[in-house]
Amino acid sequence: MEGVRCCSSSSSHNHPNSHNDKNVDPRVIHARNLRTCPNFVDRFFHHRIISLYSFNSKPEPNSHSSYIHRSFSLIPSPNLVSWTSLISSLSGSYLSLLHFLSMLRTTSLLPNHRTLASLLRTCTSLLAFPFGLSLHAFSFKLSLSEDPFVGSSLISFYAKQGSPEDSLRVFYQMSERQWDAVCCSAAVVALAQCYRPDDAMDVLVRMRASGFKPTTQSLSGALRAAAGMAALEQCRVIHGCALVGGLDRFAVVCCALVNGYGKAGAAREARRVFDENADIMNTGLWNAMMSAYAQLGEVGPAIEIFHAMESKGMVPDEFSFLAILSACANAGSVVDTECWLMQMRNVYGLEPSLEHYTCLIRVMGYVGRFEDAKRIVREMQFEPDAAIWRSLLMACGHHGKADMARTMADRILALDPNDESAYVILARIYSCARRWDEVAEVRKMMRDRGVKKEGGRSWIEVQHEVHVFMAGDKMHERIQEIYAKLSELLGKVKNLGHVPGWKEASLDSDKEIEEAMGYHSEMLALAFGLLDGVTPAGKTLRIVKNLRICMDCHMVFKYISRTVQREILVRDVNRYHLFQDGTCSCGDIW
DNA sequence: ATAGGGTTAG
Repeated sequence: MEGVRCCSSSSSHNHPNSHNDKNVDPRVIHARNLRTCPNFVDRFFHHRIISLYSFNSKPEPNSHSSYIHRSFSLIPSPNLVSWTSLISSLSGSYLSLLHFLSMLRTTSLLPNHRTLASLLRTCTSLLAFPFGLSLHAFSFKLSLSEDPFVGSSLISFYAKQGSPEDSLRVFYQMSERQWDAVCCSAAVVALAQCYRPDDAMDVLVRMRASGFKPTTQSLSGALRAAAGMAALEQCRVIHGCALVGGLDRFAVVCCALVNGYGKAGAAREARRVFDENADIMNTGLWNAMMSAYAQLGEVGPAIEIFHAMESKGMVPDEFSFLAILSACANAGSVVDTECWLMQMRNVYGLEPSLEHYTCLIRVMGYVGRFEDAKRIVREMQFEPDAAIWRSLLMACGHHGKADMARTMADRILALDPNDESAYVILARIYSCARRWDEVAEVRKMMRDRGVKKEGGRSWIEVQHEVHVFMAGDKMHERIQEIYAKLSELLGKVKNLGHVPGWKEASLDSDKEIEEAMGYHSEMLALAFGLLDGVTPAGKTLRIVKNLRICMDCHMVFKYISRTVQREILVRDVNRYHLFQDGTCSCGDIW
C-alpha cells in the first residue's frame, strides 16, 4: 500500500522543486498495488486508487476519470468519505458538481467541510459563481461556513469573482482561533490578486502575529502584492522571511521574488535571485526574469536569457514570447517585434494570442506606422479589445493625430462606454492641439454619462512603509513640510528656465488646472521623499503612479533629478521612467 | 482513508 500513499500525498513541501512520483503514471502504481495486495480490495483501497487518479495531482486535466469512476463503482456501499474522495478527485471538472448532486439525490448524506471545500474549489476554477454562492449558503446552514477548510476555499472563490470585500468578510467572520496557515495564505493571495496590496500585506502581518509560519503561498502572494506597489523594501523583507523560513529555494517563491524585484525596477537584484536559482528548470522563473528586463526595455539581456533557456533544453512557452515581444516593443524596434512574432509561429509552433499582437500594434503606433497597425488589426483573427485601441489612441497622442484619436476613442467606447481612460486621453490630445471646443465636448460627454475619473494616486515607500498620495492631498501628517518643499523645488526649477506649459489640461475645473501641477500626486510623493530624514542622500527614489505621468510632471522630474542629484524611478501605468541628471530613460515618448 | 492556499503577461 505504500505506493499509493506516497503518490497521493503532496511531497512538494519537503523537497522544493522535486517531481517525485507525480510524473509516474498512476496506472503503473495501480497495477503494482493490485499485484502486491490482491486480497486487500476493501473500501479504503478504492479510496486510495481514486485519489491516485486525482485531477489535482496532474498539471492538466487528465483522461483518468474512467479509472476514478470504475473504482468508485466497485465500492460496495459508498459512505461520505467515498463520495468526498470521488468529488475531490474530479475537482476542477463539472463531473465533480454532478456527482455531488447525485449524492444529494440518491443518499441521505450531507457534505462535510472537506466535501464543500472541494466543490468550492471546482466552482472557482469553472467560474461557476451561482453554484458557489449556493454552496456558501449551504455551508452556512450546516454551520460550516466558519470552518477553515470551507473558509479558505470561499476566500479564493470570492477573489476569483473579483469581490475582495466578500473574501475579507469571510476571513474576518471566522474567529481568530479558527484561522490556520492555509486560510491566512488564501486571504493574502486573494487580496493580492484583487489589486489590494496594502490589505494583503496587513493580513500577512496579522498571520505572523498569530504565530503562523509563512508558507510558500503566502510569501508568493505577498510578493505579488509588493510587486503591485513596486515596494522594493517590502520585497527585501519578504525575501528575508523566505530565507529564515527556508522557503527561498521553492520555484514559486523565486519566481515571485524575481517578479517583485523586477517590478520595483531593481533588475540587478532580480538577476541575483535568478542566478542563485538558475538550476531550477521552471519556465515561470525564467519568464519572470525576461519580463523584468522587458519592462525596463532591455532587449539584449532578455534575449540572452531566452537563448540560455533553450540551451538548457527548456521549452519556451507563450509567456516567454510575450516577455520578448514586449521587450522589443518597449525598445521601439518594429523589425525585432515582427521577427520574433513570426518565429513564434513558424519555428516554435506556438499560435500568437491577442496579447502578442498587441505588442506589435503598440510598437507600430509608437513609431507612427498607423496604416500598418490598422492593417494588422484587420487581418488578425482576433476581435480587437480595448487595450489595442488604447495603445493606438496613445500613439495618436505622441504623433499629434487628433482626428484619428477620435476614431480610436470611439472604438474603445463602443466596447465600454464607461472607459474613463478613453475620455481622459482624448481630451488631453484635443487640448494639446488647442481644440478647446472639442475638449469641452468630451468633458460634457463624460459628465452626461456619469463617468467618474479615477483619482490620480502615487505611492512611495520609505523605511518599509508605503505612503499613498492622492492628487491635491491634504491628509498626510507632514503635509505642511511637503508643500513647503514643493514650492522650494518648483522655485529652483523655474530658475533653471522651466516654463509650466499647461498643455495637458486635465478634465478638472479650470481653477484646478491652474493648481494641478504643484499638486499632482507624484509631485507630492517626490517632495515627501526629499524631505530631510526621510531617505538617505543619494538613495534612488521609487514612485509608483496609478495613471500615466503627465508631461509637466515629467519635465519637472527631469529638472529635479538634476538639481538634487538623485535618481528618481517612476513606474506609471505604462512603463518605467528613470530620471537621471536631467534626462529620462523613456526618451520623452511614453 | 477523504481536504482548502501558488509564480510568470496586460
